[in-house]
Amino acid sequence: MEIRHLQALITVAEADSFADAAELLFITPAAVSQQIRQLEEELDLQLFDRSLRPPRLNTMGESLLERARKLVEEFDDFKSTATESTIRGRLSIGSINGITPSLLPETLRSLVRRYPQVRVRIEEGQSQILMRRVMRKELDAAIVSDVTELPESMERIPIFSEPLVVISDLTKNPQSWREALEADHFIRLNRNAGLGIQIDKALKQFHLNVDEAMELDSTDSIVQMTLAGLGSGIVPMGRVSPEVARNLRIFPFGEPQVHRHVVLVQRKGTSSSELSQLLYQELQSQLAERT
Amino acid sequence: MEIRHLQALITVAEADSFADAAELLFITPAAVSQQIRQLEEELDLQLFDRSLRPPRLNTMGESLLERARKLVEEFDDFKSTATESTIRGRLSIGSINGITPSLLPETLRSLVRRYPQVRVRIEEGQSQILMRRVMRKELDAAIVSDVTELPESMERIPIFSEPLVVISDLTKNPQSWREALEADHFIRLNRNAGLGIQIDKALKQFHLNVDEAMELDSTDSIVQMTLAGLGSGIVPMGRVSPEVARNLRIFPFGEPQVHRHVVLVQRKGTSSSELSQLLYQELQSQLAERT
DNA sequence: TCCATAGATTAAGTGTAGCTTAATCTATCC
DNA sequence: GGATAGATTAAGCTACACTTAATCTATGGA
Repeated sequence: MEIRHLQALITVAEADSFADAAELLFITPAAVSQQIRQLEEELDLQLFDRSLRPPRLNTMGESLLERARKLVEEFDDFKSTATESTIRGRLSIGSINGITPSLLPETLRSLVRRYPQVRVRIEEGQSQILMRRVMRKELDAAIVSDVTELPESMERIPIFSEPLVVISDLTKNPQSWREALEADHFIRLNRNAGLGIQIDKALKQFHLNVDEAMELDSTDSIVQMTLAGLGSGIVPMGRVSPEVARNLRIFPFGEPQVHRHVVLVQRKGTSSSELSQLLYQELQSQLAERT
Repeated sequence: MEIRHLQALITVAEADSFADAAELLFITPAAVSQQIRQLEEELDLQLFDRSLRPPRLNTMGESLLERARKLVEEFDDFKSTATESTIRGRLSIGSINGITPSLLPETLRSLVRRYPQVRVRIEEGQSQILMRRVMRKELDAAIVSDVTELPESMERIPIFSEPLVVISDLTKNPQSWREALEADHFIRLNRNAGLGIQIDKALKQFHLNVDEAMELDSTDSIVQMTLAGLGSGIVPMGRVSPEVARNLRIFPFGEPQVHRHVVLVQRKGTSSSELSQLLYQELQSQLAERT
């Protein structure tokens, strides 16, 4: 049994359902169910009345809930105060693979130059996992792609949006984005990357029949594969440099064109929210410079 | 970061060294080092003065230690009181694979018959892992094989000992246990099972040169393999039934003969120690009946 | 009363975290 | 100035947390 189990209990209690709690925690309902079961097994007592369909906390559960809340709160306190007592201003941020090298280095450099007492740690990963870590207070904020629905307790600040494009190599000669996608093999982005999910949805929405030939982890590799003539793909416009663009056929993806939205996500009322505010400003001025 | 990390911190502080803490926690020094490093990384502060050889807690570490202690204590409280508030008398015990089916069913049956309010949960596994779980208060006690050195905070109660024997099949005709082992392939027990380690040590001590042909997880499978003529092995006497014994050559292992000791292990001053006391008594009377 | 649906559970599969092993490094002690 | 004990690091492996997919079970509507 670990803190995570108590957090699950608390979240389920607040969400009034396993499914909703799962969404809040950025895991699947099955995972929540398992965590609660483990908790019940280790304590050897029923916490929920399973005869009701969204299982409801029973008396035992209610009474434990209070104590669990207190414990988790103290635990969180421990983490935050331990950190803040030393270095004033410390920021752990997550960032999805791909945009880190293009966006963050300059931003952080100027942030640190302007506020030398601020220390930053970056962690890369996939949107969903980063979100989970923000929720668990393991990160202060995360730069993620296109979170469809955000729990009440979190907020999102848009950073930038870029259009998605269909790319295919010069040997083919499609007349439209549809044809480019349907007439060739399709090179798709990993289906558990945020952007990969978004593209999936869009494809369904447009009723496209694609022949999935490959599944890759990064947009850059998709560009490379397309260049090599192995199929067509969908990537954010920004990922295609001008030189590369000359060797590809490029169509806007979707009608109207689909965009990926890169946002900064954080918990509401984070104690370090002033800091992520600074980060956000820095990001903005950084982006302004580029255009 | 989870409770486990704070437990590591506390243990290191108490043991005054990573290595000793590792022993107390039943994990390797490397694992302790990693846990502490993770803690330091997540909090982003140094907790130890690494310029000293057994690294010593620095001021920061000292001050956190207090809070960590409090937190872990409350966490443990949560577990134990949550449990005890409902069913008076609950016992979670671990038991090494192999002896569970032979020893526990009868014992627990009569224990429960005598004290119907007592509830028992059994968990199987390897000695080392069970020990770890006892240490982490995830189990009240464990029936394990031959723990060489036990930390100060735990105690051991012998249950029974049985001699180890060398077995080989009837087609061979060795004149001694040495010959039985050295002239044939050797079928060894998994090297991370408690008994496997003990046998290893004994082999070294006797300067035996064996030709390890197989590594198996259970003593029963070793007996089966030997019957099939695939090599010789070392098993506890009790694992060889009379019928099977007729089809094997059996020698006492070692001079003097090596014994495996099965013991009940628990933390000192466990609140449920009265319960494991009951269990122990039951085990004893059970064993008495058998002889 | 029965079916349809939403939501929880379970079993099986997968990936990653956490541990181990082995090699390397570094204080302390003789 | 080695030699040793103990910590760290890297690589490998195992166990576990989470996912996926299938199943089960309350509730709400016809």
